[in-house]
Order: sequence, then structure tokens, then C-alpha cells
Amino acid sequence: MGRQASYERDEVVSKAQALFWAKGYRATSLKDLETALNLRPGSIYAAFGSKEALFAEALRRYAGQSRDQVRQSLKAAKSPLAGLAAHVRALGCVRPEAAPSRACMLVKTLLETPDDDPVLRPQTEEMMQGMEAEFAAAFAAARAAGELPDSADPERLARRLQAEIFGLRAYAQRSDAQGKVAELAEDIARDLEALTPRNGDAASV
Amino acid sequence: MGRQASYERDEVVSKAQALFWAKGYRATSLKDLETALNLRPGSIYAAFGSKEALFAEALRRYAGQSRDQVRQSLKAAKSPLAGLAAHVRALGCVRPEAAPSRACMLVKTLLETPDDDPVLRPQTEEMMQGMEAEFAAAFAAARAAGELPDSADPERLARRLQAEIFGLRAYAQRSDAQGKVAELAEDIARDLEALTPRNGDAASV
DNA sequence: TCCTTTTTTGAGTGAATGCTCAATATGCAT
DNA sequence: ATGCATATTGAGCATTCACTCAAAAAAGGA
Repeated sequence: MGRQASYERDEVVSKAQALFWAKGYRATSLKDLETALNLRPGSIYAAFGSKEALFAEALRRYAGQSRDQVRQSLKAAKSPLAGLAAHVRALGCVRPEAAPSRACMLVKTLLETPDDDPVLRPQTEEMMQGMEAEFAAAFAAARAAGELPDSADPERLARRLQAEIFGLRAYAQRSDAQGKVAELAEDIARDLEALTPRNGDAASV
Repeated sequence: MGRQASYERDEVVSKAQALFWAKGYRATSLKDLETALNLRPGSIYAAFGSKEALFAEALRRYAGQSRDQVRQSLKAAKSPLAGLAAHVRALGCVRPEAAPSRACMLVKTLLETPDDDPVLRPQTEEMMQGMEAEFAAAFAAARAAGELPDSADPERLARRLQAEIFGLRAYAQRSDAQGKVAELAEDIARDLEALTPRNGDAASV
């Protein structure tokens, strides 16, 4: 009964995600959204309630996709550490025109959100914790598999990796970073792989 | 001749810097500035021309201070690498209430600026390049002093360090990062120090 | 076909935005 | 003191902001 919506909700959220990711929350106006989503303000508010709620849903979508990408890298790789390294290398190869932004949407949101924001800030930090937990689980698996020494601290390594990825992707936002991002990612990936202790004594390059 | 301004320009820019650093460019309104600077809009526009120009001047001030801090760390340390490590450790110890924001103002600006912004974007990237060059010079000095192998690439190391600092400080913006930031900085600093080749063969911890 | 239910429309809301400018106030040189 | 040059004031400008709501449109069930 009743009229059915003329759009697919997920498609709308996807478009909103792209816009918000590219421009940021504040810089994206409702006019921008109306155009990109091809919806009139009334429809947007009927479906999502507020600009903030639509952003929250878009951000949730983004975080889900990011987490899925990490899991996929891990699944496709021969070992947990190799999977994490592959993930980092993949981030270094994103072509600028392929994504709405080279920077991480979570970081962009974290940095543009007031410390006392009651909605967006907790949500953003929770999603970051989720990603960090994903990394920590991978490091723990690596340790269990003998890829890391028993003394390794998965949570500390996860924190470090997340910070490195934050940095890599913030750096990638520079328009003068074109060729250098892949090198940067390679450096990070190599350091990850170097966490595995050698059989013999150290024999560097 | 003529009336003299009732304020000190540098003091005004300093206050503007604190506000912009904390809230970001877009989120800082002219009302906010009028209050913080204790100036009426006419005075602000007479002195700076536009909100954007005032922000640009505040950002320049910020970048100058950042560069000075690095130089001071380098000068106070026994060696270039030790100086860089000390700088990183200092960043990890910034108390949240001591600064307007835990994140880097340059990164915040980079991430909130449209790719095609004709004013703020080039200025931000140029200042980032300046910092990177500062790091590169330190790494080059380290290599010359035998702290780094001859094969080390100062510019690549500088890029990596800058990305790590970007990441460290973005991570530090999380309100749930309280105690962990110092650990993170310590990890980064140790990796810096580990770039120096040992005399004997490798004998890890 | 008509009725009910839901969606869509888009002009319009009050508030906030960055900014202007004529009027006024103030300091310096004479 | 007087005149000039500059600084300060603050009401108010046009525009944009996120958002609302009554009316119209469209789908399914009877």
C-alpha cells in the first residue's frame, strides 16, 4: 500500500558518500546534495531526517567498505603480515581520479569535527577503533603463525599501522605528491614485512 | 601622521591562529573572530582584507613556528638523527589543553581545502614542502656525519618522516588516544634511531 | 473507479554567512 | 588649537545556509 520511493536508498547514500568524502561535511551544502542525488529537500529530509544523519549513514558505508577491503587483502594473501603489506601497497596505488578523495574520509571527518560534537565525533572514533581492531587481530594472527616474535604487541603495532596509513593518505592529498605516494607506501609495507625475524642472524640488504 | 591602531598586529594574528587552528577555516565565523580578536568587522577588513587573507597570515605564522621548533630540536641535539627523534618525542608529549588542537594545522587545512583552491591550497603545500626540506637537510647532514649509510636517500626519508608525523598528529586528535600517543611517538623515534647501522653485526634487543 | 497511504514537490522560513561603508573618533604635525 | 590622515564603529547589505510544510502526484487495495 502507498506510493513506493522512486530511488534506491543505497544508491542515494553512495552518491552522498562520494560528495561528502570529496568536499567534507561542512563544505557540502544541501544544494550540492539536491543536485547530486537528484532529490528535492523534502525527499531528503523524509528519508534521512537531517544533513548530519545522512552524513552519518554515508560515513558508516565508507567505514564498512574500508573494513571489507582490509579483510579482502588479508584473505587473498599467504600470511597476515603479507596481507597488511598488500593493503598498504594498494593504498599507495589509488589513482587520484578513481576515488572522490585520496585522503581517508574518517580522518577528514575527525579533523573537521569539534572535539565536543555529540554525534559525528563518537561515531568516527568508534569506526577508527574498529579498523584498528581489525589490524590488531591480523597482527595477533601473524604472531600466532610465527610471523612475529612472541614479544610483539599486536595492539601497539595496530596503532602504529593505523597512524602510518593516516599519514600516507593525508600526504597523498597533496597535489604535488603524484609519484611519491607509491614509494611511501612501499617503504611502509617493507617495514611491515621486516617485522618477521630472520632465520639466521640479520643480513641486511 | 594619522591615528595609530589600538592593537598589535602580531597579537591579533596570534589569536586568529589559535582560533583557526582549533576550529578550522570554514567553521570559524567572522563573529567568532570579532569576539576573539575584540575587533569590529571594519577593522578586521581594513587590516587584512578578507577572512581568507587573515587565515593565510595565521597559517604562515603557524608554519614558521613549526619550522623553528624543528630547528631548535636539531640544534639542541647531539646529532641530526637524535634531533629528529627528539622532535618526534616532543610531539608525542603535547598536552591536549596546551595547544588549540593536537592535529597539525597544515594537515587540517590541506584536508578541508578543495583541490582547486587557488590561494590556500598552494600556500599549504608550499609550507609542507618547506618542512619536508627541513627534514631532508637533517637527514643529509646525518648521512654526512656517518649516522646513515651512504645509500640512504634523504628526500625519501624526509617524505616518510613527514607522513609519519602527519599520522601521529591526526591520531592524536582522537579523544580516546590520551596515553597512547606518547607510545606511538616513541615507536617512531626508535625507528628513526634504528636507521644508524651498528658497528658489529645486528644484535637486536 | 475510488480511497488510502505514501512520496514528491518547491516556494518559502528564519538564521547565519562574509563583507561594506558612511559616520565618528582619535592621534600626530604644525 | 587646528587640520589632516588614519582607525574604529556597527547597522545593514546580499547571499547562502539547513530545513519545513501544505499541496499535488502516484502507487496499491477494494
